[in-house]
Amino acid sequence: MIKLPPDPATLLVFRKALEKFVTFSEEEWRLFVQHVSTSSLKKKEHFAREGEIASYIGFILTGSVRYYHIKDGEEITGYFSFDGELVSSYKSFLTRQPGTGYIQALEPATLLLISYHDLQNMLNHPLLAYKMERFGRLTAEYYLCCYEERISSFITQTPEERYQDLVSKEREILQRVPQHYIANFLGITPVSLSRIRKRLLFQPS
Amino acid sequence: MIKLPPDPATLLVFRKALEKFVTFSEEEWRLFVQHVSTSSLKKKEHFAREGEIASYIGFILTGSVRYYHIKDGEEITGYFSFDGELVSSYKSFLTRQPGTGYIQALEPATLLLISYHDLQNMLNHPLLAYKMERFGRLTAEYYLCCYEERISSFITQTPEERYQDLVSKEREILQRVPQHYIANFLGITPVSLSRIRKRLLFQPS
DNA sequence: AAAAATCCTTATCTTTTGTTAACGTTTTGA
DNA sequence: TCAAAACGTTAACAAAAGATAAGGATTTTT
Repeated sequence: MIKLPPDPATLLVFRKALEKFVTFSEEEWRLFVQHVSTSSLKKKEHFAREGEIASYIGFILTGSVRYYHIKDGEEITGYFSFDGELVSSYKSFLTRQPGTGYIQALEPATLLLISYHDLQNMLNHPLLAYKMERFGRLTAEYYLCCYEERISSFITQTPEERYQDLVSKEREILQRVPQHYIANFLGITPVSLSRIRKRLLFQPS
Repeated sequence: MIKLPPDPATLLVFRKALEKFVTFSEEEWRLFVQHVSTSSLKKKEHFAREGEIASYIGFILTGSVRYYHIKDGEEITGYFSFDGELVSSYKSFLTRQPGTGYIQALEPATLLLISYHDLQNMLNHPLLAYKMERFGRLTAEYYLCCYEERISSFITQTPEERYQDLVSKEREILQRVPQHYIANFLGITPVSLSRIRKRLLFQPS
């Protein structure tokens, strides 16, 4: 993982994306970008590993990553993130405890990074503190809502229904992610997903 | 649901509990408590209903609540919260969209409430804004970590393993919550949970 | 370009879970 | 206090998912 200062074009993309949460003034943005660096990941390169404390939160400019755990020697994929989204071993990053899972590039990826210490510095900087707290709040609330939906789906839906939702609402995941990872993501085995797909071919709801 | 101004003793409990997230100065607390009211729920009384926009976030002083959805006419329990925890249809509260589930008192409950509009007022109040943004950020981050663990458990563990975790780590839930709700919470049917319990009786790991 | 690894499907068999229903027990509410 | 409702267990059967292995297609690596 290489770290470089970002160029103006990529920073503009980042600024646009963050407007989903907060809008920075020119002055604030000038201070903010001093803490941003770029990085890239080759396919299968790791962004986070079990046992490590996450030092960075990333913004995916291009490419994608997958989150996975290892259980009984087997990789189990829990999630994916694509360009335009944030990536981090959040719990580890936030609590400063060793992470319990891995994050790996699914496709070659370019990232913008902010380190934990830089983020703390911004949260303590008189001219940035308020806006950064707000940014942090809205970001966490946004992902909280996503997680809430995800948990609901595990409790109220069958694996087959979860797959159908994926087909109708998140086709991009299906197109960019190998099927055995999607199976884990749905909470089932690849073999079981293959059977569900076959069933749906002959009774497409 | 009745709303009353809170008495000093309960406010002190609240203040202690919130110190997990932020510490208010005397001045800040004085302003803060002006926006807090009390309420109580009889057993089975609803705090939130499907289709309603959540107007309040609550802090549970005593008692407990359960979160549930209705699917095909059946109640499916997704979560519980106990005294000392926050309660809200978060997504609805945060996004101002109709909620998709119900929240009901599992035991008779007393709550402290903050309305959405009062919270917005505090977020806009010059002397409170910063502290409230911080409070919101840390709260959301805290629950984000909880949700992350919960999702992991659905992907990496069998229902039986999830039940064993509950036995070893969250015995309080087992003691205060009827078993058929716990079954839903684990993502299985009550019959299946009964079978798992029987299995574990004869092979207690 | 050849060899190796990965991926998806399919088949078989086992295990688990879901479904429905019945039964006593406990709790609730009139 | 008494009837009704709710609760946990168990049984029997059906449906679904897990485990394992094999085969062919695709991709990756060397």
